[in-house]
Amino acid sequence: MSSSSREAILAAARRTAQARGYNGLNFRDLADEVGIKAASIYHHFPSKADLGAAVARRYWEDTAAQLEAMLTETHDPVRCLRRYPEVFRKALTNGNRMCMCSFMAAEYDDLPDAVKREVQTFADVNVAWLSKLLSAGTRANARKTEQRARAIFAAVAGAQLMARSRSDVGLYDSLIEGYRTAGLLPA
Amino acid sequence: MSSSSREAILAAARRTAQARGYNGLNFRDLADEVGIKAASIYHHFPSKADLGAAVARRYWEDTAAQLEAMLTETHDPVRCLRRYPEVFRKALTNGNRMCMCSFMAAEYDDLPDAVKREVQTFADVNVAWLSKLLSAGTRANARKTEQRARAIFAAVAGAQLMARSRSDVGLYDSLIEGYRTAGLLPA
DNA sequence: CAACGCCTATCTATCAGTTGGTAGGTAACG
DNA sequence: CGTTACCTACCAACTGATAGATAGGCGTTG
Repeated sequence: MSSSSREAILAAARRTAQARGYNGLNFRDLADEVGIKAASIYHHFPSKADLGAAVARRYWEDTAAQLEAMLTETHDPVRCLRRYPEVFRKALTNGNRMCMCSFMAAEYDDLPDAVKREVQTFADVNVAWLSKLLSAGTRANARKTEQRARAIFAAVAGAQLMARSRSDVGLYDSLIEGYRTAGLLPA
Repeated sequence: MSSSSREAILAAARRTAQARGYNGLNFRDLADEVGIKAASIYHHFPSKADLGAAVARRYWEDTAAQLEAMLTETHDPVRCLRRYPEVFRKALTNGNRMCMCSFMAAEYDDLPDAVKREVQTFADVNVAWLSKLLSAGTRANARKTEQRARAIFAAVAGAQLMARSRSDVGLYDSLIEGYRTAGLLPA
């Protein structure tokens, strides 16, 4: 089939990148997982940088869709905001993985420019969604709202990172609860 | 001199690990930076895993000393707590680097066990210090105090990670300000 | 004192494994 | 015939690691 291999490569690369980052991606293991030969990947992606950028782009597109779905499903902005940490929780319960773009933020120095751009877009997407929710109903200072949105995004990413280093989803839940108690997230 | 090479290796490895992680460490570049040959590193460290563990251990030891120094310098617990983000800020102003143990938390799956242990100890050291400050004066629930300490640590690490991905210390400052506004950190 | 053995610190040379990437061929399909 | 999708075979660069040599310093012993 025309694009099933391409999609399979993207899916496998995503899984790997969420566990071992951009540097952890390699063509041989990727090809094995998909069931083709390493050289065949070049038929779908001209270079590792292009593959990385495509994977990161698809990642934020999927996340954006997921967030929008959550919004249509849970109309109340506050309830929706409360559910936000669920998105990052999933990666942990899926083999102690983490947000691909958090990993790549760490790998920043080694990232091709095209990948860097997608990683930043992931953050933008999250912050924009959070800002929308935070400003819903109240007409608060736009700058302050975005600051809050960014703080929530960064804090949740940090919680995921710490929980991963202990392979402990319970720690993640406790950290999120701590954010609620402190007032960063709605209780 | 007996240990000057060993110390130079540790220092260079630390700088690299804060920018490119454990996987970003390699014996040739490290040796070049120190001014010796790659094979000579094996005289001081039996393997890369041992080197990594030694670097991470030294890292949390230094951080612990730095935090203790801050405590004797700034007696007031609240003022001291307010200054905590300075520690993570330094890495960003030092060539857009980041906390070595945050990077290694991302690399968790690829880390030798000995390195994993040191990474976790780094978090323990930070949380213990924060807990001490948070409980000073008030006799609050110990569990709640530690939960708050962990939340602060994770949030600050997340802020550093996000700021790094934009090479923007100003963003870090803004995120910390956001944490203060939200009530996670003392204003 | 001098010869000797030994330790420390470093070197050269090399290895096997892995990496991203390339050249060029093959087979199916419309 | 041309396009798509894949293959085999290969390469240069880089990786952690090892073997074995060298040179200087230090203490012991004849």
